[in-house]
Parts: sequence; structure tokens; C-alpha cells
Amino acid sequence: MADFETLSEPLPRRLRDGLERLATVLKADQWSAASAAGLNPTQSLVLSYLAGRGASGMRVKEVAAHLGVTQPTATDSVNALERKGLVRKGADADDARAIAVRVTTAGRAAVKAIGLTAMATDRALATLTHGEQADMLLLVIKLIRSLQIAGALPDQRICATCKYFQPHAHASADKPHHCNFVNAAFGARHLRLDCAEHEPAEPSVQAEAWRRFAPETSTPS
Amino acid sequence: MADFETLSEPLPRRLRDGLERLATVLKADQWSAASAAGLNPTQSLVLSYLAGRGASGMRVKEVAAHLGVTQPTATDSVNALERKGLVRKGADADDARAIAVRVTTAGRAAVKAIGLTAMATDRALATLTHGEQADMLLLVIKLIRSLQIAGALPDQRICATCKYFQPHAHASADKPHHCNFVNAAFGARHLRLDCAEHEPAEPSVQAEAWRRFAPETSTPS
DNA sequence: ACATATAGATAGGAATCCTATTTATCCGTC
DNA sequence: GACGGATAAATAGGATTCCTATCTATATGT
Repeated sequence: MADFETLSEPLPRRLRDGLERLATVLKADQWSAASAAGLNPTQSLVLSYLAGRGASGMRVKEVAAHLGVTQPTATDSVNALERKGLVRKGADADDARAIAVRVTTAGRAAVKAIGLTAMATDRALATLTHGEQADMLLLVIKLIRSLQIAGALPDQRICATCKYFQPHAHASADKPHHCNFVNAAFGARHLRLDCAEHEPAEPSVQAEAWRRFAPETSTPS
Repeated sequence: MADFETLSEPLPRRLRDGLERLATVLKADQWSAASAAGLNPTQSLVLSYLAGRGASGMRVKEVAAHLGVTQPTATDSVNALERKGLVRKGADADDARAIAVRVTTAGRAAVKAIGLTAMATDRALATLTHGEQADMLLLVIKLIRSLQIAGALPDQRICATCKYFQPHAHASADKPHHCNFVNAAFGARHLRLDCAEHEPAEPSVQAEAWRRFAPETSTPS
């Protein structure tokens, strides 16, 4: 009898192919949503990134890291947004070399408009059961953390690295975790990926919290 | 006590954000792998798509559908690849309007070189346990199927839509499914996303197979 | 045949994205 | 306090992606 282990690609490779498939839909979604607001996917990503951060603005370098592109490319996109009046470049308070890119009021309106657009990806995710969605969220968080540790992603504002996060602080099966910032219990389905209130914990504290939070996953070597 | 349901974005929305995060890494990975072979992510996607299909070649329209871009864009990329000698445009056997885009020997070599490149995404996926990887594969398959049904993806060569697929044909917990093509039992971790031997089953047969395969997930309306 | 639909190419233009380089500022050290 | 190496961003130059709109040629149905 044939052996599937030798017939097919390794599982991680097939998974990556699957994620690539999802990524093409994601990108097509971004095109339709963004172009309805007069911009394109990259610009919309920059805009929503800036909108989710503080009023002090972000540096071009940080925008580039978030997009996973080089700094000149980020400059291009920021300039395109500036031409459209959706962002403004200001002086950085701490460093005269740096600039602070901030969303304008018009920019925030565009973000909101784009956020309201129904996307094929959302509809597909909605066909999963609540349990499946929660499972998927956890897996995505694990991947994001691995990628952050590997340096493939800049610091992510996820619960796992936050000083306010208390994993398994409660006996409840539904809401075992606790957030010291809002002082509330919550469950896996409420874990955040980019929390505005995130404060990074000390590395050793992060490691310990992760160990208690997700003992199953191995730490990348 | 604060309520997380009202505090945070809906779960599908956060999931989409997470997938977007993974997509940026995926794209950066594609850049480094592809540029080592003298091309860019889009070209490498076209090339590996063609390499995974028959020798009769694919039409420009199909390339466009696979990439999720418009036909003129696909023409651009195919032309770029043709200039580099990695694909060839030939006459289509069935339709004089159409062309058959085929990989050249050099093109296959490039695909192989890119495939061997170690990627950050693969390393991250490898940090998941085998069980987690299998869970993720299943979730990704469910999403791909939803997206295909919704028309957001062209026909995917996944087991779930294949006439050779017999879900839960065996009592084995490890390898409950059966593939009539290779005549072998297999488990969730061996499910394929783009099987070269795939033959689409009748819609009604597909629906019935899916019902037996994954009773939990709801069908998109 | 004739109208309509479809495959692909072409035209035109905005943006993405890279590498390499330049300018200005920061920062630790002598 | 000046000097030299890092760092933030801009600039230059160029290939490609990606769109919409349109054009040509072939297919297809009445």
C-alpha cells in the first residue's frame, strides 16, 4: 500500500502553500476595499497601522518594519499618502533626524470606511465554528510569537508579551486568563493581536508567562 | 468588571489581522527566496504554479485567477518570465485565441532552487507541534473551501473536492480517509492542498463527502 | 452570416519595491 | 568640545506590479 508520508510534501510546506493561498485572497480583498476609498492595499495598511498607534506618530522606519519592506519603500508610500492629505509628516520630539508620521482626520475617515468593507476573507472566517475560530486564533498567535522571536516580525502587541497578562489566573475553563490593565478575566477567544494598551514585559517574565500559557508548543531554537 | 466582548474587535476581524501579519512575513520570505534566483515574488508564484501543472501549459487567464490579479497583470508577469527564458508561450491545442504558457527547463531549475530556500515561515510552522500543524491544516482547508465556494478562489485541487477521496472510510483514528487514486489510507495530516492527481467530483458528491468529512463546519450561505 | 462573448495584447499611468548613495543628526570617546 | 562611526530619512535610478480601458482575433449560438 502506498505511503502518503513519502508521496506528499512535508506538512509545514503544505501549510505554507495554504497560507499563500489565503494571502492572495487577502490581498484581493485589500484591493477592493482600499480602491473604494481611493487608495491601494499598501497605503491602507500604513494608514490603519498609524491609526492604531499613538498621537505622537510613528517613524518611517517603524512603518517599514510593520510592512516588511525597506525604508525607501515606506517613504514612497508615506509620500503617496501625504499627497492625498491622509497623513502628515511632523518633527519627532526626541530625534531631529527622525520624522513623526501622523494620520490626519481625513486619514482616520478613510480607515473607518475601509474597515467597514465586507471582505471575502471575513465571510470565510465566519463559516468556521466559534471553537474553530478560537483554535485558529491561538495557532496564529503562536506563529506570530515564533516569528517575532526569530526577528521576522517587529515587536507585536500581543497578550503573551504584555506585562498586564496573567495566563491561567482563574480556574474558569471559559475565561482562565486575566488582564491587569482592564482588570478582567478573559478566554482564548478574546486574545488580542495588536492591543493599544500593550506594555512589553521583561523577557524573563514573557518566557515564564508563555510557558504557563502554552506549554505544548516548543520554543524555536 | 470590564467585558472583553465589547472591548475588542470581533474574533473574525482579529483573525484576519493575524493572517495579514503572517502574509507580510510570507511576502518577505518570497522576496528573499525569489531574488536569490533573480526574480521577484509574483514571478516565482507564476513559475511554481506552472511547474505544478501539466505539460500542456496553462492559459494566461488561469494564471491571473491563481494570482488573484487581472489578466493584463498576468500578461505582464508572463512576459517578464518569457524575457528571462523561464517560460515559453505556445499555441493552445483547443482554442486559437488562447495561448499555452509552459515552464522551460531553466524555469523548472529556478522553481527547484526557490523551493530549497529556507524561509522564516517554515521555521515558524515547524515550532508548532505535529498535532497543531494538523489542526491548522484542517482549518486552512476549511477556509480554502469556503473561499472557493464563494468564488474568491478558483477551483482548488484539494482532497475534499476530489472524486478519489473517501472520507472516514476506515475505522482507524490515525488514517481514517482513503484515496482511491493511490489506493491508500491516510490521515488529516496528509491532506493535500494542490494535488496533481486531483479530479473534481460531481457537486452533489462533493457536498456529501464534505458532510461526512467535516460535519462541524457550517456551509456558507 | 451575424451578433455576442471570450482570450489575450496593448496603451497609459500610478505605485510598489528594490539597491546604492547622500545628508543630517546622534552618540560615545579622546 | 571635536572626531568617527552609527542611525533616520531622503534621493536617484530602474524593473515590475497592478490597475482601467480599449483593441484584435477567434469562438459560438441563432
